[in-house]
Amino acid sequence: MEYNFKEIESNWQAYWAKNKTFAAKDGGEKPKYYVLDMFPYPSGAGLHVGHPLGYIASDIVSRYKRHKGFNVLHPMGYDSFGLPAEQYAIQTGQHPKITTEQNIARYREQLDKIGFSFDWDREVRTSNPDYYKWTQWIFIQIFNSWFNKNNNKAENISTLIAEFEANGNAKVNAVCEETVKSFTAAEWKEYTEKEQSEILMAYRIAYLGEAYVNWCPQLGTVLANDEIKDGVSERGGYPVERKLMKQWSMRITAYAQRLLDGLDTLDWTESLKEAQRNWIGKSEGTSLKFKVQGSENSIEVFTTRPDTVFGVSFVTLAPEHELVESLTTEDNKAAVDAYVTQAKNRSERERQADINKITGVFTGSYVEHPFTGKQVPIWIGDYVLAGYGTGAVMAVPAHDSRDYSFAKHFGLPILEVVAGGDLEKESYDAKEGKLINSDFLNGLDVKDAMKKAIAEIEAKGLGKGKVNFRLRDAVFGRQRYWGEPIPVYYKNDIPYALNENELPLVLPEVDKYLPTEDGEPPLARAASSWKHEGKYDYEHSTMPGWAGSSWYFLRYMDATNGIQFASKKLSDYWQHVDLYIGGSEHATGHLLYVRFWTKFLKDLGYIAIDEPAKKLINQGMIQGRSNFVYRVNGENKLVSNGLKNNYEVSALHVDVSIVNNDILDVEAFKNWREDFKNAEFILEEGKYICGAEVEKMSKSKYNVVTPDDIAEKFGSDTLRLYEMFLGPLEQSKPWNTNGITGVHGFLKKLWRLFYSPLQGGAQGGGDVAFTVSNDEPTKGELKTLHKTIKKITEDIERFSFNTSISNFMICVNELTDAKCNKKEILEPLLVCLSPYAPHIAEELWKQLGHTESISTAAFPDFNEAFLVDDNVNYPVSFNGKVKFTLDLAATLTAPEVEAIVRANEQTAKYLDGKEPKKVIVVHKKIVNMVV
RNA sequence: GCCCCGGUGGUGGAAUUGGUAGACACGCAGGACUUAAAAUCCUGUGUCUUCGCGGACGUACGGGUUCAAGUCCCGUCUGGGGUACCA
Repeated sequence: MEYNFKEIESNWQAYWAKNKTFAAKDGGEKPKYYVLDMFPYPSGAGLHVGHPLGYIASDIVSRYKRHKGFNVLHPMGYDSFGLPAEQYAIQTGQHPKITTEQNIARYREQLDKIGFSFDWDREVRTSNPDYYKWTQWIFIQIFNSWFNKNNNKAENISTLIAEFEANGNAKVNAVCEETVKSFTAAEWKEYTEKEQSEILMAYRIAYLGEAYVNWCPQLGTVLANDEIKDGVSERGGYPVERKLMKQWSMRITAYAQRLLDGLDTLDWTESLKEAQRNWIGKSEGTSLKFKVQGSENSIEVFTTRPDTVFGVSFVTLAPEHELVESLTTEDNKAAVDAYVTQAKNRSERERQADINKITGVFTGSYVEHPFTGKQVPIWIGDYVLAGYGTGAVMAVPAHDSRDYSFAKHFGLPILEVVAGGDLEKESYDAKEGKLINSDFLNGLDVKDAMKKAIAEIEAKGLGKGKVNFRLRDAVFGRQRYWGEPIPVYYKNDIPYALNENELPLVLPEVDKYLPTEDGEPPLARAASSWKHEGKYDYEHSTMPGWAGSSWYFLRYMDATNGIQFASKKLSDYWQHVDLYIGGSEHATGHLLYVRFWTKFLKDLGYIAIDEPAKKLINQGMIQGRSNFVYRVNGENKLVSNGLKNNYEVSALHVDVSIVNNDILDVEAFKNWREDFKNAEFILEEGKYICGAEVEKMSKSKYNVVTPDDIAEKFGSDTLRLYEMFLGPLEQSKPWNTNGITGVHGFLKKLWRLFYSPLQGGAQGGGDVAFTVSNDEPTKGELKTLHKTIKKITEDIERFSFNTSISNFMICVNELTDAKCNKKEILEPLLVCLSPYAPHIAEELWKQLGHTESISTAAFPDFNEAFLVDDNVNYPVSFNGKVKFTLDLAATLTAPEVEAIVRANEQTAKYLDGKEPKKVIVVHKKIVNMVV
């Protein structure tokens, strides 16, 4: 019987589905193990070969852990709210729900074909009301919470209100807006409901606040920082501008320190943890007030270098700084106004592009130096960001490169206060050296000077030691249709959260998926009946893409619970994710938000864990190989790659499916692009050769390769093995199918161990019966098996899947050479292989006479005894260069080995009569002679 | 600029703690079987040198530590990713 993968694979996939082979049990004797993949956004292009890479790896671990006796939770779902379906809806009018459902159906079909061991009874879809009901519920909990700095935890807002009623806010130590005024209990009680609501809003962790946001006019929505790349939107690549808007936001900054500290407890890659640390961006320093001359005002700055305070030669404000207007003198008004207007109109992108362009303007005003009393000019410069620190800096050009450029450009003084640099050439930013020209700091090291400066600043009441984070609060509202409605309504202009029993607030139908004429989000188009209690407007913004994905790992634990997001009993049982696999592009987005929500839910006692995933692996990206044709500019002429330098050309992506080995199928191309039907093709050697480049796989680059063709041609087991065999999981690599025959051949070879009458010496192929013998295995066969068991176990434990496949190949090669068809060897081998190639393993397992799925079998234990060699092959080297090897008994001691080597005749040859200076014998490893 | 991760045959990659560099696979060359093809099997395959035995060189480059370095240290070049006037 031939290896008929098609039949085998579809049979077993049907068997698993029917028998719910991989359903996780919510409890029991076995230890739990939770393996999670980052769930996909179901895009219209379907799964490409990059998607399964991580899923295959996690599936191998899941299946392996089941063999090892774990109760494995391995679920899958869809992050099904998002922009593409909505953009498609805008273009075609098709409801995003329909698009999404179609895409999910396609994904599911593709996933099923690969034979994953998901527990599909736990599937989640973030766009389903029975799921987003709980996303909304969590939002309400966050809305109803404040962050108490005393215990560093979120608490229900009721404890804050109780404190206000008892003592006002004097003793409250909370993360809140800096603008909050102080009030007494009596005053609190006098406030109107609206005033109270506004005060509470300044404390809520989910709050409606006015802030500069990233506005993307083309998408008609605001975006979070992590949704912007290089100053343009990540989706679509549209320009983004800064805009002051009232927006729902999340006070993730309250958790900055805990998010930072938690990283130390996680088994994530260092680069990922670094990315999060940088994103959180903790910097320690001090605030410091500079009194404005001739005014009651003072400018507060934040600095990490209080030691350089005597080197201040000017103060720079961000163009948006609130004091700009009042500080500007009559003489400078025109220049300042012009500068501020210009700075405001400059988009983020321009600001970044002109990063080296130094611009600024003098206000005409001065501050007094807090220690010397000298007058220091106040400048405005857009290198100072309004959103960071206080929006003002004390400029120390001698020891800060940005201040240095600014000072050089405008001819401002550069005062050296730390010895060691060459200020003619550049600023001296290093935190090393002795202080000079600095009064009471003179002679101190930078480190000591910092301490003393802070002490002095605090003593004089000028400021205090302070920690700043780069992390900004996360904007939570999106002016889009296809997202979770924010469960809030407005009554007399006051926002109220819905009651829990009113959830879900279902996404209403709209006539169009565009903003209204007056710029309101699409939800404003909902029927006039879509109002709370029939009269109050609901919030028209929806939640961002990251809302649903910030807690989905919890829903899998209790996916069908109708009364809670997940019962405490089950979240206590499943705890955190033991292995999380996904792309590194989520380093500063999803992975930060999911940690944030996890910590929040823990604070309120809904779950017991502080971190969602202990171990995380980033699978590398599988890149596509794009092909290009070259069009001669201004002509309907396409020139082959080798001749393109003779023309002025522009490159156009061409669908890789009509290109073979970089040779274009010209007829297919003409059909593919109607506009080139009559184009002239300039060929080389009768062929049109395309250019090629490795790029990210994407629909727009026409370089997407789906797993379907591979599965069709070679089977899913081959696809699974091949994706793993390509290289280390974490490494990015371009897709190619060059080696696929190798792994396919391996499976066929394995098959032949069971189906070939090896002893008979018949030709391969043909109709061969299943022949497995019950003979005693030889020592060599046992060694092969146990060596493989050992290596595979080690490989899986360290997620080195490519090497385990090599090890399987070695094993099957050795068994083939030994003509081994013994059950005692092949049976355990199948169990080892089944996580990797489950279909063929199940089939052969059944042929061996088993009636239950191989997934119920225990992983074989390896026996060290079979691995022990009688002999050790000692390489003998001279000055580190191996010259020959000696097979010696393993029982020999190091001195005995040395004696034998010294006496060896080959040794004599290499020593050439000389006495070795030194002989090193590493027991059971190597012998080295120094001559 | 700063941070992180890499650089090994024609190709993908292996070498887990410093101990025989190139496992496994692809590709290529030659051969067997076949009318032929597919499939399968066998042999060879880092570079240079030699008829051959063998010898020399070899893990981006230059140094160093060590009996021994792909692996550790210093410097340089280079590719990829992240991030950026963050005071």
